[in-house]
Amino acid sequence: MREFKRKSRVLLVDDNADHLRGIKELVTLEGCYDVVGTTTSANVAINLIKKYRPDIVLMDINMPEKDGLQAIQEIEKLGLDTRVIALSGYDDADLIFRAMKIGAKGYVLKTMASAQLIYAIDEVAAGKVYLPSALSSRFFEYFQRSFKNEAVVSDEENLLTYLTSREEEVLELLTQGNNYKGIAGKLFISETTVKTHVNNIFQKLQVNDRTQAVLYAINNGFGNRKRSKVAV
Amino acid sequence: MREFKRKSRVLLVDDNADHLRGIKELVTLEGCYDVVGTTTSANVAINLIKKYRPDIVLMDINMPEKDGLQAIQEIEKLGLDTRVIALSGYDDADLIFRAMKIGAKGYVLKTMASAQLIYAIDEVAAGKVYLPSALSSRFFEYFQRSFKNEAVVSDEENLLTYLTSREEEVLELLTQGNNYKGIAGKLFISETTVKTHVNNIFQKLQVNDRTQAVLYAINNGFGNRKRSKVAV
DNA sequence: TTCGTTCTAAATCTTTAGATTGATAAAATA
DNA sequence: TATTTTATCAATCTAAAGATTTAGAACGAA
Repeated sequence: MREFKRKSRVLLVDDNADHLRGIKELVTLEGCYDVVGTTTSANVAINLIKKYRPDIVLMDINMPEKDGLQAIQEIEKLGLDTRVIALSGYDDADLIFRAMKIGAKGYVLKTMASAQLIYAIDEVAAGKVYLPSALSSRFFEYFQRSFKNEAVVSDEENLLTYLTSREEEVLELLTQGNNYKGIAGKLFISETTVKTHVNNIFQKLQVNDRTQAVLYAINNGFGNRKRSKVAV
Repeated sequence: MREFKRKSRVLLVDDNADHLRGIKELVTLEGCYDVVGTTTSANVAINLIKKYRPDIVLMDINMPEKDGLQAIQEIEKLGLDTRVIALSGYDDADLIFRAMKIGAKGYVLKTMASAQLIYAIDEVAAGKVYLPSALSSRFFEYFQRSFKNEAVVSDEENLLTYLTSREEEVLELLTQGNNYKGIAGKLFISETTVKTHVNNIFQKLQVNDRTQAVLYAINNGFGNRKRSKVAV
């Protein structure tokens, strides 16, 4: 499949010049890539990217001077079609998670076989996001751990379950920043009725004012359950 | 490697009885699994899990009566060592994301080759989290998209950047549900000073009351930036 | 020194929020 | 049928929130 496509244009970034040469040799030998540049500096890399618009950037993220993750973030902000693969010496779950979060399209360890790197480039060049199976597993462990606290909260202890549907409507509007008058207008009921509902909500959620009610709602999976938390 | 380990005990759940038989045959023929039970009902499945404590559960998540995702969530809440693999007919990114979020250790399409399913069981039984490469790619696209809005928000448009450090302290206490008196006590300043700060915060955030201020803070990356949003 | 910012504070005032009590009617449930 | 829950509304009252103005002290920058 690969031989039918135009050559992917690749930029290599690694603060270790020796390693940089090694990668260049490896990628060049493969034959189906144009290495448009190599650099040991993240800052230079960003300028090169603006100039040459490579398809793929292999970015070492364990660099002393400038953080590779930060560089990736800046590249993503440019809004180009350039896709970045993070190169790292560590399979640390937190590093992997952060890299993928900020938009890296792949994450490959330096210790992995060169065939693995080439495969990653191919996959990412084809528009996919690629994580080797071993790293993918680490990522998901981290990912699931970050949701576990939330799951505990959403137990039967959730006071929101005691609210009537009307009270939920009122709380929904409260969490949008409405005052009594606003809620009354939107629900076509009187302001005093709204006050009654709000007071009942306070009782059920065991809070003293609307701010606390809104905070409780947000922290306990209110808001169409469309919003969740991930520790980052 | 597989032949050195004890047989993994597997429970199969699928509302389609025919498909259930097919999977059972497939898994049984493999020889290194004990199928401890099969059922077409998610509710029955949960009871079976409590009784037999299987190592692996293959759970169809596209069932009419009870939602498979909900079943997985309930299983996770049991806190057992049972690891659930989601079986689905759809490679919908949202479905994959939700399944992994609630704790599924794998996600396999029914249309995939049987070898793929066996491989997934092996990986998950070995303690890993496994997503086939194609689904992993979809997951990450969804995952990264969910973080993109956040990145846009955290630009220079964030009104929070205009707050002084003292105002940030006050806002922080506001987002914890404190009233004027509480904030005054905690910052060792008078209540009127707090009011001044709060009023200045309102001006800068362009809101009218504390609830709106708190909502703005939460939705724009306040709170040590330890909390992020993922659309689920 | 002068200027701007920030933090502090008070006084005054209006508006909103919240507590409490009591009441009616429909709807669900026992 | 009797009872409970829910939704609606009113009146009253206190407490809290918020708007506005004014101003002193500290600090750093021009």
